[in-house]
Amino acid sequence: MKHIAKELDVSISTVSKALKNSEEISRDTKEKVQAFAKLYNYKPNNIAVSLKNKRTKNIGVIIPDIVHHFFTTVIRGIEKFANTKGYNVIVCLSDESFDKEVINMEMLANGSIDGFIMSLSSDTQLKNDYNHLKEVTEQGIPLVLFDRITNEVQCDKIIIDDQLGAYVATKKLLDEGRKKIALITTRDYLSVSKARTEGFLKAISDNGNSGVEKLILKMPSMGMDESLFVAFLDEHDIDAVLCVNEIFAISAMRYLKLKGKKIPEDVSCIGFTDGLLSKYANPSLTAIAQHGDEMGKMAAKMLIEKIESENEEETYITKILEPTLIERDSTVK
Amino acid sequence: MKHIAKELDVSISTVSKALKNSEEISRDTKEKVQAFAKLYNYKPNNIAVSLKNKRTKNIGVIIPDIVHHFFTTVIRGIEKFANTKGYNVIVCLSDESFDKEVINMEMLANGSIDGFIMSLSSDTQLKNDYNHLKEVTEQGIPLVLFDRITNEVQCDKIIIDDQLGAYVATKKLLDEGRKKIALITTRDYLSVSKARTEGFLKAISDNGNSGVEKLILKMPSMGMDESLFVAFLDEHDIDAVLCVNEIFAISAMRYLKLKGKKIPEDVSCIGFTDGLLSKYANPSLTAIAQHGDEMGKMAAKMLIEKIESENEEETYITKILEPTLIERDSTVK
DNA sequence: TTGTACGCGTTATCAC
DNA sequence: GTGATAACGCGTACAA
Repeated sequence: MKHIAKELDVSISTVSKALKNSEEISRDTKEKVQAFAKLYNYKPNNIAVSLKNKRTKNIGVIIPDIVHHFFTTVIRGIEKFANTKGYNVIVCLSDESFDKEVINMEMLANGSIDGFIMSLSSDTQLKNDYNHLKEVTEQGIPLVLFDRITNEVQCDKIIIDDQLGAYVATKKLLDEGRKKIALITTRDYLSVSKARTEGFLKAISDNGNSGVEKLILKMPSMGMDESLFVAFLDEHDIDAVLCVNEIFAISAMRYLKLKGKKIPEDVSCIGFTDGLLSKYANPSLTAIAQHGDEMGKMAAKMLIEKIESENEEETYITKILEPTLIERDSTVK
Repeated sequence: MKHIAKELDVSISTVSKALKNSEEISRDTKEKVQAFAKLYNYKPNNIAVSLKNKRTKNIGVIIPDIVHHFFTTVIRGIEKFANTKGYNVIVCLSDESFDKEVINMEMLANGSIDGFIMSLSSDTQLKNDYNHLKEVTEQGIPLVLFDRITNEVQCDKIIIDDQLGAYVATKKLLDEGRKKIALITTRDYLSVSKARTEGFLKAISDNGNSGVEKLILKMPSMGMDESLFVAFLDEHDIDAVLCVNEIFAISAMRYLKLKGKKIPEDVSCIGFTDGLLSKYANPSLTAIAQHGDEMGKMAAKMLIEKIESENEEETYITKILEPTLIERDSTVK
């Protein structure tokens, strides 16, 4: 701008106004300025604009892990919606670590972004320490939590109804007449695992006293521990299994097949997170879809509305999306 | 800073210096200022600092698709390395579209980032139009291209040796004594598909005139077109197949099994991109690992070195990583 | 040892 | 219709 002002022998502010098509500038000057701007391929400096308006048009997204189909679809949803509103997405990974989550938040909170969308790391949920989130909200930075959330922090939230998802899946297994149903989950500190376990238990108890046996295996983490798995499946002669993620489900199916079980004839399988693995498994896996795209889009929508709303009303909502059962070949039609 | 200067009745610059532990400030003042800074939880505003230093400490990453294991591992590699150097990662998705790629680049090029890491969209490679990249490099913004690259632009690049990968995989199939080997790929406008096809052909021709039949199916896109697939596999009675991605490989295995073929006894299968699908497929898929993590890390390293190097030497390098054949159960040991 | 003044690139306000 | 000035938050050369 400085350059083109000198070139045309006008003031910088005239240039600024001309570029914004201000009414107060003569058509003649405007045309000249705009021509030069095109010539020099002028683009306003985002940083300077941000400093002025105190708006960065950036959204900070912090997730535990990006090599994970669900989070990936959420990011895509966020990105898609944010872009239509002129926002960029800054992605940081906590890598399931509390410390990294804190560092990343502080890094971004110092003016780099207008708001946060995040899903808690397992480490954070285990520690149960949310001071970094509270600080951010107290600074007035809008925050939307998705999927792995906490009640300790006052902010907008969006989840799928994990309990309902597990309920629907378990009900499907019960309706098939299954009698020895296993749930393979993680320890309860993960909010989603807890809700899914509740849904599982509720479905069975709602089913009345029909002699259904319920077996629960709680894995220490989202990763696979083959030996625990094998021991559990060897000990119990199940006829159905619900897993809280795809990897567990695929692994269970593989080991069951190895033991000579037929799927879905002998054992019926359902997994959470309807990702690529479910679709391309053999047999393809009946799954609870978590609608990551939709969740990301909604989260971005909620956040941007908060960012752009003038009033400081402190009303927070928690949006609950309905999961969907996608029936494939690992259950009986 | 303004606030705490007023509070302590000193000037803003005194505060600034005290916070940076400048020698010229008395210990007394420094302690007072630093105490207040901690109290108010002061953090310098990134935007203002960026404007001053002309350094944002942000890296812009533009990829065609985030719901894709390979890109996801690359991002993880970039993020990991960038964070250790104090950089944030801004992720934008081109969604395989030329227009989105251009829009995103322009958006970020106006001061939001210090450099780009990107992989070309298929649309861009098809159009063969790289003016947006050239403009950016001419502006002096460092650029690192990975995986899907072009020779039209002068910049640092990093790829795996796709030709070698295909060569090694094909050789493995030849060593098993396979005689009717198929390659399932996409059309040649994707730089990687082209290189892989070359490697495939080279391996077979290097093998001498041993009566090996080579069949090539070129799919119109990365997505699945079931009918083309089925027609091809019905027409040719192959005994080995190399696919340029996991989805093709999994789908091929599924259909071959449906036709009563045994894998790997009757047909041997290898796929590119060693992702989750390969690991958890049934049988597990022998794959060419592309080392996305390593590629991301190297790309970030190259970019940050360019960003932080004072001299404007115009030397660009192309780094070529070696792919690795991961043997699993879809080939004969 | 501390404070003043200026600049980073932009825009809004107000004076001319 | 145009231009000067201040301000966003920070760093720093220079003056006091």
